[in-house]
Amino acid sequence: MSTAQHLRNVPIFSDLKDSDLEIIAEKMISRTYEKGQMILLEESQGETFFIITSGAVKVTRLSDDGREVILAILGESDFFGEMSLLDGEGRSANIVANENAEVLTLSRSDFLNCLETYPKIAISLLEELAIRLRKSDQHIESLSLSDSEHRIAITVIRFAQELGTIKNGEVRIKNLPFQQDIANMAGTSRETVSRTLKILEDKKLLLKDGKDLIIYNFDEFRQLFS
Amino acid sequence: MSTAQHLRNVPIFSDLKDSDLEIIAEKMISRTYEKGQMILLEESQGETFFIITSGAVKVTRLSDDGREVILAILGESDFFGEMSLLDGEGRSANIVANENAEVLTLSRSDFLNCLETYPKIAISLLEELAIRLRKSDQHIESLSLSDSEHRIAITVIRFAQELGTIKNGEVRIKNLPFQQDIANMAGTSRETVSRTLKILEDKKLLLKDGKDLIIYNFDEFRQLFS
DNA sequence: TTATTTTTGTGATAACTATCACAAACGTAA
DNA sequence: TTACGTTTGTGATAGTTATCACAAAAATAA
Repeated sequence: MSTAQHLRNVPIFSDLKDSDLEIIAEKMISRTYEKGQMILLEESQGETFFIITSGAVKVTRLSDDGREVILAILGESDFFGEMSLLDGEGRSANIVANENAEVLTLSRSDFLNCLETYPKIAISLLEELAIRLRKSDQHIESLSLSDSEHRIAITVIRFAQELGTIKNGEVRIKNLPFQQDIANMAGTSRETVSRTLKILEDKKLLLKDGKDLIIYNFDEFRQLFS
Repeated sequence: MSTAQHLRNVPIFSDLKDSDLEIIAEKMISRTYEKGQMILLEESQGETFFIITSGAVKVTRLSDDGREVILAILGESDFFGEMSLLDGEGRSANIVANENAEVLTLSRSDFLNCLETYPKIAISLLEELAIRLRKSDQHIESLSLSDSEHRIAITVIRFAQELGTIKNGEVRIKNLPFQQDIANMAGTSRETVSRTLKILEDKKLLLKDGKDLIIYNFDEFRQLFS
């Protein structure tokens, strides 16, 4: 796929004309990262905007004692790096390639120019940030008042929405992340994730199939936990 | 103070010329709410943008069984209501007047017009949303990996930053919110807040002075807990 | 294949904190 | 002032979940 074609799939660019997409595409540089490789470090200055064209990355924060909190897992045609470009603060999170990943990058000045030149991008970006803020709020709510079973179930729902494929009411999450990653998103321990997934399986709400996870009735499941 | 003068204090409008401010000001309607009054309900459609000119409001989510999670407490010249205007989803949170409050409102169409007419507003708004997202991320981190003492301390730091006044290194939070509200932000119980504040007082880190709370050495305090 | 590393499953235990219950302190209105 | 409602302080208890410690299973490398 050409760079411009990749851009067409990214929500914030989807309103643009082909000719404009190509102008932007020319300014972008493609990079690849191997699984586990650090893409961005928390302390560094934010000078680049990234769009994922393949693979997946995780957005994390690290505590002093090395524990990791996963804020999100992003996949194809998601983007990141815009926050520190916008508010001028340093990075607020680390980005690590969760699988081999390919990204397109745009420099700070080109990104800001885009916003000025195409107000539609700014408005689309506002929409996207509003959606992310909404998700954050839900995440905060879930961490604040749910027990670990609910938090884990809600994390599974997030994965289903981002990585899952639906087939008549049944969602399959291909390549479910490791229990440790689920724990770091749900704010619980790896062992509790293991135990809880088994409980949910016993309750016939889901099924582990190798590296995949199947939710029999997604609507019911969602209603049960959110 | 005139409506336009209020707007000048709001970050997202501060770049505009006086003449533009007045055009916007004319479209705004002033409203007042009494302490405890509900300003916005979670289920309702979002059709209005609000700016606080005096008083304070709390942004909350309610669980089925009635427990409240406080996402933020907003004060003078903060704004809210933009999220559902932007992404078209329904309200994601309730807004309740935490003290008697006075607000300016702008209708959905006037707000969106503003964004189109003054791209600078859109960019300022992007900055503001980026800042909020950053705070949410910190909130999530704190809920995920801190014990209740840390979560409560971090909540106190948030209040200090939003409501506090500094005098040579010492921060005074006038009118500290109720323990129940602190608990609902920190994701813990009211009793634990009571006990923990006493522990922090015993450690000579802070002092309760009537309805105020004083942090002796804010830098040290912050370093200790974040 | 076998060996090695990574990931998962599961019991036992300890630590933390929510909850309940009630008294004390405080604020406010009559 | 008194009286009443609200907010705070504090003990006792129970429930949840983190942590530790391994074993089993799975994935990956040699």
